[in-house]
Amino acid sequence: MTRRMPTLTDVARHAGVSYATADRVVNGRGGVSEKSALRVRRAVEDLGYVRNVAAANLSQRRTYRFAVILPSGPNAFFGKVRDIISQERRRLRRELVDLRLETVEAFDPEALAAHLTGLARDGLDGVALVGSDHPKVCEAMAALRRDGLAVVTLISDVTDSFRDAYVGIDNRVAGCTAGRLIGLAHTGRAGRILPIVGALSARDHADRLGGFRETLAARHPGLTVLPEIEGRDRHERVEAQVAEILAADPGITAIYSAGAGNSGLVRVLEGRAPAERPVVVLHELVAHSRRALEQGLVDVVIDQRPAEEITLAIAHMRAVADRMPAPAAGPVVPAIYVSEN
Amino acid sequence: MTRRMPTLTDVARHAGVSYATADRVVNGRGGVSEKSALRVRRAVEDLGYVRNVAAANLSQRRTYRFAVILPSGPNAFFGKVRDIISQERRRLRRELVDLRLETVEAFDPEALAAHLTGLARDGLDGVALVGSDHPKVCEAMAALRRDGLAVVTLISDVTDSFRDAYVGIDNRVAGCTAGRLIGLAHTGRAGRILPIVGALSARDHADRLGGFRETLAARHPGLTVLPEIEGRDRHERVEAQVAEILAADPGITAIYSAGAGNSGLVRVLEGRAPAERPVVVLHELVAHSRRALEQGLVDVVIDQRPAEEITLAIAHMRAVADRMPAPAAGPVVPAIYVSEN
DNA sequence: TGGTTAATGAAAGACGTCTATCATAAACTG
DNA sequence: CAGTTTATGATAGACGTCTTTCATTAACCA
Repeated sequence: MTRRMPTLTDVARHAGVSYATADRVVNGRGGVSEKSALRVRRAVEDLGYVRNVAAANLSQRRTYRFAVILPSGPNAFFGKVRDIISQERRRLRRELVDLRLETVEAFDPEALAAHLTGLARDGLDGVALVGSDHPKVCEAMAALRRDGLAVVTLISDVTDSFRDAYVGIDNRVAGCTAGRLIGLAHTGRAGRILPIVGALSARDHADRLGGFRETLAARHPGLTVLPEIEGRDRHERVEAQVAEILAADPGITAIYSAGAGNSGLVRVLEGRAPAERPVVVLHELVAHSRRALEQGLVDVVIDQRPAEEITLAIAHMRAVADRMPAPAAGPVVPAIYVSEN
Repeated sequence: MTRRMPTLTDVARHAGVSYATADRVVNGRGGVSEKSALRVRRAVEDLGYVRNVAAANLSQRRTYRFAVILPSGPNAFFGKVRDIISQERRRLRRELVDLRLETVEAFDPEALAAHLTGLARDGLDGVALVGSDHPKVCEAMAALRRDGLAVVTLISDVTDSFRDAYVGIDNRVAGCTAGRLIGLAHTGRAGRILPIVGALSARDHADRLGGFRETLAARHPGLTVLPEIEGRDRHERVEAQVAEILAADPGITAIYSAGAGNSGLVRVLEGRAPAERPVVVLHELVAHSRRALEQGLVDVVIDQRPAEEITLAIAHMRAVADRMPAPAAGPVVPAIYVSEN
């Protein structure tokens, strides 16, 4: 019934070589004639051999050493990610995963690149970082991969060829979703919509805004989308700009915030009567956005579920370290929260 | 730096007993004096010993044998689940998981109970099934657990004490979310809303409808929620009833379908002009609901992501089989799809 | 032909757990 | 006190992989 999985000994026998030779081939140790190597590879194919990672790890008492690099600063979302990581540490340790958390200045690709280059490589197996399309960062990532490290982009992606996997939501689609929800809230009426981003130079923000605009233009031609605000993810800056624009343009019926710094936005909303509050959609469920949701200041929160992202990022780095195919799971699907969580 | 995890040998030494005795204690083989057992348990505590599951499985060449029991019939959602399972089979095998798929008549708790009781117990380690609160089913589940099997409810839950874990969305909250979205679509206008379920006797459907009604009553008092239709998840039945009601009551502005059989609903909608189509929210992304979404016949689909549920169910059954704490992940968060996926 | 190099085989020990067996010691029974 | 339980210790082998060492054989060059 449950037939035994083939072992490397089976492969060796089937190829007509010794265990040692088969081992040399599958672990690329060299010193094997092309003829033997070929026979071993064919035997692997024929038997459908996959190495038993558990046994391999056991034999070497292996531990996986991964680093996660996050932007520093008071950003509530990344604070939450940091919390998640420190909570997971224990559980991870018994799965042989040793996770290191490091930080670099936010919105500073040069610093990130420098950090990557200077990474203590002491036995590190993989790195997860918030992607940036800056050429220096890409080059640093490529260098890491050449050294055999797994490189996973988190939350914001880069060009495919520089990383092993991207773990995060499809930001364009998330923007589209926000657009549709705001469109839905305007069923049978017109409106003026204000978009907010942190910085258009951040790919995730730009993608969201792009999807948002596109959807509204295509499916809700009756709605006007105003030029976006760049809030640099700073709440005081967001607050000031939103307050100003809302005062100047009382006809605004909806706000979509694709970036962070939303506590500033919430403060502006707090000052307004419930009836004349615009429909608000924003990203990331953190302490203050959850409160705003419960108080009815905000209508929808699109959350990218950082806990799952961390888990997935680790799974990907592990797959690379194990020389195994990537885990099946596709892109992360964001959760949509309304006041009932 | 990365200090070694304590092994059972360490525990034995720390407790001042032999390896054999320590092993007898942690694996409950009996024949150990209470005094020694106590010392071993204390040593386990002190050192924070957790057995190395990989090594244990290796030593026994263990494979996990699980069964998933699904309702039979043409229901598109469960068809999708079946597809997912057969696709995952290969990947699972190399993780030592042998998954068996079985079916029983839908909406027939007696048949389910009988099936559970008659399950070939040959080395089965766990069972996942769509929960039912029927007393006979509960009794059968309890019997399985007494025999040491892991029992996981899928999609629809039962009373806590009869299962090891529930894997699925919080159906009440999903209903609330549907309510909020439909509420959002009525910003600034009144409306009449038609709810559809498969059967109120199915706990998941009842929960969804409850959350839905509650949210609309609490937060959108201006909207009228009509009495629900019971469609028994049969598309021809849903089609007939919806067509009839829509003809009799042209003032219906929204439909929430908490159950299956939605291809019937879609057929009714196809016959209507886009402008006078009600707002539609329904559950489960399958071939026909995806098409309806793309064609603009439906506004929102709430999907419980069956692929992730299967993965999680397996993780839970495995944790029980391994005598390990349950995986961290909380309840499954549904994905909300609009026409852009 | 002797000497070097390259390719291969054989085998042992480690990783941590489980199972099994056998020997010893201690605690009971009558 | 002999005889039986009961508790404990010691140890060996298996699981599949990795690493390492040593011996053997074949192929090459000068």
